Amino acid sequence: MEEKKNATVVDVAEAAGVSVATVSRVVNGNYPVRPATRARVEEAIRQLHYVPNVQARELNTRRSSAIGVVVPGLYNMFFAEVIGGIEEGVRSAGLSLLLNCAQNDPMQEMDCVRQLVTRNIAGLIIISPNTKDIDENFYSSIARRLPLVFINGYHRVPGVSYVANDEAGGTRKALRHLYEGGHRQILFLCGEHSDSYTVKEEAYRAFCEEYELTQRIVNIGEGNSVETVQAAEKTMAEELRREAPTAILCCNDLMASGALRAASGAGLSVPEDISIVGFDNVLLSRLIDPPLTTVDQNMKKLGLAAAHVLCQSIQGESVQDVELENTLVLRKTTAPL
Amino acid sequence: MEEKKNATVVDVAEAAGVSVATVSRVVNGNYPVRPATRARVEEAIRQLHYVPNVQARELNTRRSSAIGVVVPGLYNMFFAEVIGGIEEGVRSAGLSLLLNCAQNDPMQEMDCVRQLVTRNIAGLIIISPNTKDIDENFYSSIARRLPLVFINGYHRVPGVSYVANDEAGGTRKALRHLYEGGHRQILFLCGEHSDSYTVKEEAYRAFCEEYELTQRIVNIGEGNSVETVQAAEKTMAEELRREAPTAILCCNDLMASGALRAASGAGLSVPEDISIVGFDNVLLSRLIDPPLTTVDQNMKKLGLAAAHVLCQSIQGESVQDVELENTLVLRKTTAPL
DNA sequence: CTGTTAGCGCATTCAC
DNA sequence: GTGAATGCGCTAACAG
Repeated sequence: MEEKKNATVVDVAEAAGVSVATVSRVVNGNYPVRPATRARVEEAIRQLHYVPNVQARELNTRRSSAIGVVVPGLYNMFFAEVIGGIEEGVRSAGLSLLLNCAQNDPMQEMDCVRQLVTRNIAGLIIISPNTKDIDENFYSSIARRLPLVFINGYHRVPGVSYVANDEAGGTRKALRHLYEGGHRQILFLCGEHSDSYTVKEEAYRAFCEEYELTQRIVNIGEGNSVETVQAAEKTMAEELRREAPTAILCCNDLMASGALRAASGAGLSVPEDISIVGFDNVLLSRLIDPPLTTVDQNMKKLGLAAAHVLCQSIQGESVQDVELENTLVLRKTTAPL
Repeated sequence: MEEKKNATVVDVAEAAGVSVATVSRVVNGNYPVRPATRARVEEAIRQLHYVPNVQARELNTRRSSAIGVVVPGLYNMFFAEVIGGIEEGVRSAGLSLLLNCAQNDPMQEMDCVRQLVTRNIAGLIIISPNTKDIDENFYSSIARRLPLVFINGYHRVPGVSYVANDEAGGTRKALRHLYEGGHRQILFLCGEHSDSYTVKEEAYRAFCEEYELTQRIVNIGEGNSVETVQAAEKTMAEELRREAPTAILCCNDLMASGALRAASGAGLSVPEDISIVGFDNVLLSRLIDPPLTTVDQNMKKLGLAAAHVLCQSIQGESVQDVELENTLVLRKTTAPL
């Protein structure tokens, strides 16, 4: 690999017969420059394939044009779709996106954040932060350094902005739908290491108490990995053998897909024998058979909103938290008893 | 937001009563420092919450610790899974990952690359580059500036490293499987704007000529978007109405999923009336009904390999292209005639 | 082992 | 409008 040293402002200045200051001015277009000289500089830039050095510029201006995004993993399309929204919003604002995957591990989540902060990013978005398993002060100290946005995060941390779905509300909608269909034995299927599960679980408990239903909560462990569907299927197969409920509410569509398979495996037909509701409304939910009744989580909107809030916050503007409504998407996995 | 000016080496040096050089040395651990002074410096770092400024360091060393990844989009899990592999490989090497989505658009693909190059990245990975629609010289001029790796790219560009599946081989395996099952009317379902489709199409044409089969190629347009499944379903519905083949080979699992739905919609049962083969082996392919026979594309391996090749290349080591074998995963959507 | 110093490439005063 | 000079925070010689 040949060491083609990149051209600098100095080279351009020499080639154009002007000073470095002038080059800087035409590059940034923030000060008046005589058209003739501007043309000369632009020509020199083209000749030399000059590309401004971001590190130097950012060192000088003490700004950064990159933001960080930390995500538990990419095996659940939920995250991919949210990232898609963030990327779109952020790139159109001229910022770049540094992506880190925490592999569903709170410790790695912290590592990712630290690595990102070291990179001197302008702001940070955490998708489904695992604040339960992370030291209280960790995120608040981060938020003191730079704008921080949580997507679907529930543990309130001072200085952090929140962009979220009303997941508790979504949970209630799903439960009410089942309840109105006559279901009284509703199993709640969740995973570990995500505040989202906790929020939904609390909504489930509250609903059960209000309507005097027996609570039955099953945890499959990791809820966003490659093995999630299998794990959900295996766990639910055992549960169904023990005693089948009339309905299952799942914390995401991956789990729901597993539950669906477990039901088929147990000889139960969906929705005749048992109803199943998912959460997220990822592409998958439309494609499995029967298509899944699920709670839509506005992934794209979530990403765009988070990008918007972060950009505002970076520009020093005051921002407001945003809460989107979850809507129940009725498909073919639920029916009245 | 309060302007807490970050501590610098100078601050740390003062606090610890040493020189900036010493601070730099304990931070980087590349020169011997007396334990006692090291302790003092580390204490000062902790007190001041000192975090080294990456821009300054990279400006000075003329290195960069970020790499870029350009991907057509995130709606096809293929890309998400490849990115997962890259992220893992790259982060363990201490590098950060800048992600850009080209929205399945060659022009945006070029824009993304330009934006990334401006950021002075250490290297660049392009997943499924759209070299057909991009100026010949574009990528070769990029490759002159920095290490460039194509994942599943087929247009040879000097200076670029290649990490790819043998997709032509995979296509042949799939076709042979169908042929041996007695299929003679095999429809080829592809999309546009991806060299991957072209490679597979050529393999299909060659196979058909060799075995004297009638060629039937259907293009659904965009093959990696949210609407891909629908588009495939719609297009195939029309095709099936016209004349049903005995088998369909699809360029990815999304299309295959759409084809499957079209078949059901047309009253054809799979695999009894018609066989369908996908490509990629994304999670989805296992979850739809019936589970899809497909060609595995080693997404995780692909990502890890690309990260490895890029890291080597960045360190100035010579690298070799890698080609992984596609394997046919037999599930329930194919059967002998 | 440790301190002093000279840039890295650029934006920005301040003169002219 | 334009040029000269300064410093952003850090690393890497070079001296001691």
